[in-house]
Amino acid sequence: MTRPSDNPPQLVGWLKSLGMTKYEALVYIALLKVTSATASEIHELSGVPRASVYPVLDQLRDKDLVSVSQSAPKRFAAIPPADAIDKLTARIGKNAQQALESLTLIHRERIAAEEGSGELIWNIYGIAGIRKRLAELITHATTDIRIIAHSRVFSEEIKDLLKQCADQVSVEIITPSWEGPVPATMNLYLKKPSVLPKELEGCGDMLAGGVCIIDNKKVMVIVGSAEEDAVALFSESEGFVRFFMRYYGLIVDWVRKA
Amino acid sequence: MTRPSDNPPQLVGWLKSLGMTKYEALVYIALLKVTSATASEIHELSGVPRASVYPVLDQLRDKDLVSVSQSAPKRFAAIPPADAIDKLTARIGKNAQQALESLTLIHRERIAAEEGSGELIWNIYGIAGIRKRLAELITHATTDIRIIAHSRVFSEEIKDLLKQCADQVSVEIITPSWEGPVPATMNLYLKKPSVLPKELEGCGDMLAGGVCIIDNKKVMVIVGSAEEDAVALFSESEGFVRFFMRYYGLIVDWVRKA
DNA sequence: TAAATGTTGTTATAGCAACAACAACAGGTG
DNA sequence: CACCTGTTGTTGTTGCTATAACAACATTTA
Repeated sequence: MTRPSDNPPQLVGWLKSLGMTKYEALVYIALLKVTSATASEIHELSGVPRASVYPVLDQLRDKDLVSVSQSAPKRFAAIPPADAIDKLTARIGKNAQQALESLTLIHRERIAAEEGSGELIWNIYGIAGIRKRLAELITHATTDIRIIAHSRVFSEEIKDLLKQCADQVSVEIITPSWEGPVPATMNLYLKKPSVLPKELEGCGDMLAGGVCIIDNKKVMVIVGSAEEDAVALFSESEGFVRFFMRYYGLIVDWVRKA
Repeated sequence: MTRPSDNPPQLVGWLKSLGMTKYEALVYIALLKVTSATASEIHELSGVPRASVYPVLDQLRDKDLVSVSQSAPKRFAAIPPADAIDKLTARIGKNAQQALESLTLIHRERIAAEEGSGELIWNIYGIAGIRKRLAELITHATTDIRIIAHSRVFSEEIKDLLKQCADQVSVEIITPSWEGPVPATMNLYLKKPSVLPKELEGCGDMLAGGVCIIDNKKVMVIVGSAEEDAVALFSESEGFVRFFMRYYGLIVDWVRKA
């Protein structure tokens, strides 16, 4: 009739992350394939050991995911998937909300007792994390954004964000190449790193990664160039920011002259 | 400084249902209490064994819930709770959506191959489950709702639902007592079960539970009267429905005469 | 009727994987 | 050396997974 193995292999995993056990998932899936079934039928349909079917059905009934008939032998039926997922996510969502309340309470308590922002330098691993953080930075920028970076850094999402905020904040970008439209309000300089002059030697390698300065307050430096092991540093530390603003100044001066 | 035990005892449980382990939760909570911390500080702050702190921090970093400083020794900081909960729920929500798609696919395949609705009688255990199912039934009613039931069954939620749909569908209710306002469009009969006439003897006990008929198609019978072990039967089976519509008719005839 | 057979639902228990907790050790620093 | 960091490996515990065995009951067969 219905082959038990023609469902996505990850499906059980998905359901597990929603709070079900492997057996609960298998039994529920099996019950969806029929109008109703006895424990033994469920055992055959799901592959779950017959003896394990009973406690699992109890658990599913506790979660209101199956209903039980009055007949003997008992017959079981699954509630529609939409309802089931709703019930599961509702429970998790409730937990999430309560957790959020408690956590923000703890967090606020600390934030209140805090004077200046940290003097630390943070790591961001991987190009994905870098892009994500960069997106956050761009979103929260208030006065100006200045970026020197390899084109690889500019994902579609980041280009979109830059376009959106180019009206409100000053945007200046130096990169080897740029695909797609460029807003008029955005200052874009295209420069190959290979044509850097002698006096800036050593800085060239860095163009493979990049520097991003936000509001003259926050700096993100991309130091790993290869796609696989890209690493970025981020800091709001005064000295750190001052150094890279100086570095940025060097580059941008030369770019403007050329 | 901050006592580690002044957070809700269920908080760890909530976070666990969001896919974190106990240690991950403890470490994250601890990190919220400070700007940043070394592994040893986290160990003291969270109570997690020092050696376990390192792998746990790795996991948290994989989930983008903490950032790592470049300094030696490394320092760790938590991302804001709102962001963290967002990330966790987003991942689960994605799984939920994918699971839903797969499950509905399986379900539809079965529904399509199915002729009539089931001829089975289903159990609902406990007053809470009964009320929930009753609420669903009322919500999906299209033409009429008829209920004989003890007042205990009518929770505030159910009264609200009845009020809301009293305009679109015919609503008729027989119950010993009713608190709160009664919509004009709703037919409400107040009858004590004790004054039932001789010819309906034996039906009296049932008033302690109740009968609910929806659209002349679905019937729910509440057979256990006590709060603790209330049990309801539900069926769309033709014979079952016919029997209880007849039973309902007996009662309602007598009620109208009185 | 009595014995044999099969099914349902329950209980006990062994196996297993992930997590939790601890001990030990190399490297670095004052 | 004494101390701290970061890593590794071992052990204990827990909860899910899996199998076996059993009592209760109905059905079949001699």
